[in-house]
Amino acid sequence: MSKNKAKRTTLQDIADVVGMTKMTVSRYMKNPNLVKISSRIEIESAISKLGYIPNRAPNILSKGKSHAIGVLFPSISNHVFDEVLRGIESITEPAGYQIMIAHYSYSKELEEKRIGSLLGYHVDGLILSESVHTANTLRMISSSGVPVTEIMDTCTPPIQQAVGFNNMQASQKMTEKLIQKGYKNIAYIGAKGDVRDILRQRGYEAAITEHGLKSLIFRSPDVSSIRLGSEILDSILRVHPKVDAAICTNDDVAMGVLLSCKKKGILVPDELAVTGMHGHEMGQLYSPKLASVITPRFNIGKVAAEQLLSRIDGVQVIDACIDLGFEINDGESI
Amino acid sequence: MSKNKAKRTTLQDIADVVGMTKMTVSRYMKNPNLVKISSRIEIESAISKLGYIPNRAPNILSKGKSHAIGVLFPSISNHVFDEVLRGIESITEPAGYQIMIAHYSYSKELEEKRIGSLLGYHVDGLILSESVHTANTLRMISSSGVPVTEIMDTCTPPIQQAVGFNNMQASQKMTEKLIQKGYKNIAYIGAKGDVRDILRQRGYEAAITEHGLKSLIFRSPDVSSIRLGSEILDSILRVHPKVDAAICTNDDVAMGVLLSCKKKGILVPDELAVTGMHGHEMGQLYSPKLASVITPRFNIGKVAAEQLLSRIDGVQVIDACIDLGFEINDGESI
DNA sequence: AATAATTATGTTACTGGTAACTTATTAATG
DNA sequence: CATTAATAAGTTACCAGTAACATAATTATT
Repeated sequence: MSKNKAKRTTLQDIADVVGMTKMTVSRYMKNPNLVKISSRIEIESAISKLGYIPNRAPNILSKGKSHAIGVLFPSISNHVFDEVLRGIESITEPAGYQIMIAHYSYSKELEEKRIGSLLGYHVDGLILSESVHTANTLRMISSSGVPVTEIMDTCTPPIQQAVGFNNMQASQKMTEKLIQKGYKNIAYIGAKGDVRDILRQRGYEAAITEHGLKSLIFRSPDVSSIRLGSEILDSILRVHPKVDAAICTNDDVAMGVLLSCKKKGILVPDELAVTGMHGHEMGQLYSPKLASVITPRFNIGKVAAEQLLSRIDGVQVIDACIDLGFEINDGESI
Repeated sequence: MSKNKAKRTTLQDIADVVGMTKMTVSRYMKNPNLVKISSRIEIESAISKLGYIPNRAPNILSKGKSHAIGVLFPSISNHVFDEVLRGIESITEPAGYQIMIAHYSYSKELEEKRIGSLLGYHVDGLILSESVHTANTLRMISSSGVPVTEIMDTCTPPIQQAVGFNNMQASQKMTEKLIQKGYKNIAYIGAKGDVRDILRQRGYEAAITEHGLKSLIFRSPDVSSIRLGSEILDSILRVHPKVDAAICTNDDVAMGVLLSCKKKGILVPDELAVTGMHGHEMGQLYSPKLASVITPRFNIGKVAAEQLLSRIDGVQVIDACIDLGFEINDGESI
């Protein structure tokens, strides 16, 4: 009953058992065809007896390559990123890359910390969900020489490359749609979050200003959630009882507003129009179906990963900014 | 304009600049007080000039410790795990441990692959969300000697330690509550997923059998989602038009059922009672408020991480099974 | 059978941080 | 001032793979 101080099986341990050098065993691991069939069988059985787990550390140390990609999300509770991750993995999985997910609660400082940590593990590339970073983050990225792809937005000039859609334009189009439909007192509801929220607000403002309307902006210091949306409606109606439409920064907030409307007996869209962003399942199945900007989330992840992997392989950046577009779904809430 | 072939700054590079050995620089990194003040200043300025990123690989190689914890979730789109992750991080973050999240789409084989990969990076501990694993997974865990904590359920004997609640009991209690309220044709709705779903079904069956009722079980081969819940209700009503209550494996499915009821004009709970599991925001804000089992998700993550870290530090397992309980919230849907 | 070609295996060196030890320098004490 | 104590910095070795090269064993070819 020895303490489990027994260190992990190494190639040398296997080599000792079969009376070869670890180099032969190493070859067997990479490509069994490089080893004589009789040796192959011996090595095989030794491995299954000792239970070898490949150790990536030596290679990371000597080659500086980990075959891992760092993926940073602001929050894993934001449903937007499920699909993005699936898109990323549709590429990295068959390519044999391991994904390291980290999240930073919408804090640039935490993002910096996470990136530092991931670089310490020698990730071969980074996918970031943000387009604004600390000076130190930029320095680390540049000095590490690691390829970086920023996802979600295409408005800000990227560090190296960005894949996403135009958040400002999406919001502007949605606002214009409401204006065309005759809404006059359109509010924008933002939350604590990322630059994208601010960009969406700008799009809203651009449309509002262009049509000579008055902008009504409500921003919460809290992270977006259904609860936030349901709670903020009260204060909006208190300040501006005449509001007839609410453009929400995302579907969570919009759903909160919808639920709150139902409780208060406010008719949607007759008394209040509501719009969201991203086209999540919940809003699409709710009645009235939530008007939302349908975004190419899976594709954003897929294209970002494709680009990143090809750059890891040394291909130069061709399109610094890849815009995958968006689509507006009217639903029944406007 | 040299190619970015320039390899990363090492402690030796810094040492060369300031004319010391890398050992002194290493000491400075760990504890600047071990270095003379004048040297400290030189090193500091050299670092800020060269931009050093600590490299974890040498330590992982020589000490076999990475200061990283592997966390496996079946799916990152399952909202249950947001809170669990927050709980985990509330402990690992201040302790200076990096989290590596991986997910396996409810596949035991993918779980095995992910665990192998994480062990290749020498994670110091693992948090698993499942209680059934492949034989190879168990072998890898045992031969790696890494501490493992399984979370969410306490019904199955753990590999080493489990932290969670009793899924079977939770579902049984909920079913009994419905029986007490007079429901007679209670259906169970399951989805593709984990053992926990099966355990919940067993709890349901236990209660149903005990009270001499007939069990009506509907299982989908698809992963649980709001859409699944909204689609499955049709087929249930077709087969069993007299169903008066639906116990759903989780809140997503339950929400789908609720939305579908609304569209069909089925009154909840008068014509159909609906229950979920976990007490998510959405169901709690919906009207009628969804009856659900409120589970200690944050605490599960917190306690699991506490236990794991103390075991990494060599403390022996005291409670192999830590049951954190649950609470039933009646809501307005039963 | 002798030589060339192929296949199989061994040797050496390297990666970068740090524990453990030794040596050098400075400060403290009788 | 000499000796001891404390502080600062240097030396060496190690971790586990594998690239690059060297050597040995086997097979093919003339």
